[in-house]
Amino acid sequence: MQAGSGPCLFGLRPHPLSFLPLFEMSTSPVRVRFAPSPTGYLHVGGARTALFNWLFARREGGTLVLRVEDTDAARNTAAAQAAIVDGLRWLGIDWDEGPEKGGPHAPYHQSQRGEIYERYFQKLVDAGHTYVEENGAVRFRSPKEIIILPDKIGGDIKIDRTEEPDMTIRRPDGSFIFHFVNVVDDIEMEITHVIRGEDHIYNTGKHIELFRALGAEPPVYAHIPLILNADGSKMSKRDQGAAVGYYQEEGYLPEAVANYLCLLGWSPKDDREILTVEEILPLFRWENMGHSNAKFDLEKCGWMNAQYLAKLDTPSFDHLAIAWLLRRTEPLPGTDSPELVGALALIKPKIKSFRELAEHLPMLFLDDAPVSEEARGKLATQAGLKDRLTVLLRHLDGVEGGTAWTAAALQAAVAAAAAELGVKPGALMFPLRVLATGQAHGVDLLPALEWLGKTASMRRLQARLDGGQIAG
RNA sequence: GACCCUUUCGUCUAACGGUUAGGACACGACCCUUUCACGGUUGUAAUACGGGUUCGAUUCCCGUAGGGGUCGCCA
Repeated sequence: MQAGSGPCLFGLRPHPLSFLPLFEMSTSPVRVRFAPSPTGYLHVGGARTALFNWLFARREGGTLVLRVEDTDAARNTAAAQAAIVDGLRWLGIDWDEGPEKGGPHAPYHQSQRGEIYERYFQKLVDAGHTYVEENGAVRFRSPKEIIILPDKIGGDIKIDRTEEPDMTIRRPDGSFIFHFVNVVDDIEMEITHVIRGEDHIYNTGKHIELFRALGAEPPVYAHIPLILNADGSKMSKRDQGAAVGYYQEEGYLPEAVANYLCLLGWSPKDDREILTVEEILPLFRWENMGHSNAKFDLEKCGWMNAQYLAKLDTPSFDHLAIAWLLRRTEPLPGTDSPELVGALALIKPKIKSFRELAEHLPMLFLDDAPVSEEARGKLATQAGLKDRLTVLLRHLDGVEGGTAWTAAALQAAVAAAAAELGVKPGALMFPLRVLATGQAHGVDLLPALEWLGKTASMRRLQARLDGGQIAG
């Protein structure tokens, strides 16, 4: 292809899409893998690693393998594996070979690949690369060399193995160690590129020794910088947002989370931030990868989600919102109301994630939701408020019910009340909001009252006014 | 501690060796608005420090400091 430099001579230019490897979708030599160990939840760092592998595989028309590294029988759980698979799927990551999918290199659980490891282990033993400890553990005799790792992201990285002790590759109980099985599987599964976290750089020295001892060419490596907590420490399960499950539960859109994750350690090199995977794909190149760790900013991730939510069309939003509501073990008010869709239309432009439905629905559907501290506090200083609100309610009550009860009519009533009281209409709106919802923040107020209808609105407004919950 | 990687606004990041160092989140102000928001405009805010190389350094080199990673019979 033209490598995108310089203007093209139109007559000589190939078709704009001619560089796409359409016909070699399945014959691309590129094979990458994501290899989680099912000992816990799917970490955002792991999710990003998976995403980058996926992006690279798709961009190259290659193959993504999902391999479950479950050699530590004591720590593996089925629940963890389910959570990881579920999280990947949720993010839109699909694999070509692996669990639930099969493939030419099955099985894809290391716990089921014992025979293969045994075979490779024997090769190592026969070639004299190993020795046995007194307790039965087997170690690999390191050549003790300085290894230069040609990393796609970090450049040439020096790894001094001359002083390192020999690594154990097999425990006394016969089970194999991570380094060994990882390398054997990468050989067996014909992995061409290893894209993983920077925390593996030193392991790579060990791995390269193993590849060489087994007579195999090491893959191309790309070590990506890590994702850190807001305070600069390693993200742990205690940190909010560290697990992909958090975003599923909070009602984030996977596209938004994936987009945000891509921006940690990768950049389109221009000012764009909201990018679909289709837009990211052609720009996913090593030159566009960052070299330093990134701190995770949940606030910005939330902002991005709000952007995606806002772009959703109404049917999609309703569908997803309702799905989220139905997943809850504790139903929210209005969940099975026929008025729900109307409420969702009011709420849609206001929320960052579906989780916030839990704040909006009660104030829309409950007549007696308690008045919040904040709302009460903001009204406390307003003398004579109750009298003014009485006047306001009188005007509102003057509006016809039924189809005449519209936001526009209500606005006129508020204006009339304001005129009578000699105040600006705006001055009445906040107290009215508190009367209607008990909250200081929320959806567009007058449309909300229209949605509620006259009977319910007046009942609620009058009750809160009489209840004396606001402005004593 | 040793070794490796890394360092641009608080955070994520952009800038063929020549820019008033740009964008986004967050924060402040103003505008819009009947309220809460959205949005628009705008403001505060960065090249870690010290040496080189160069006419010229955020950019290349060295050192120092900070940060992160690794140093398992975990993965």
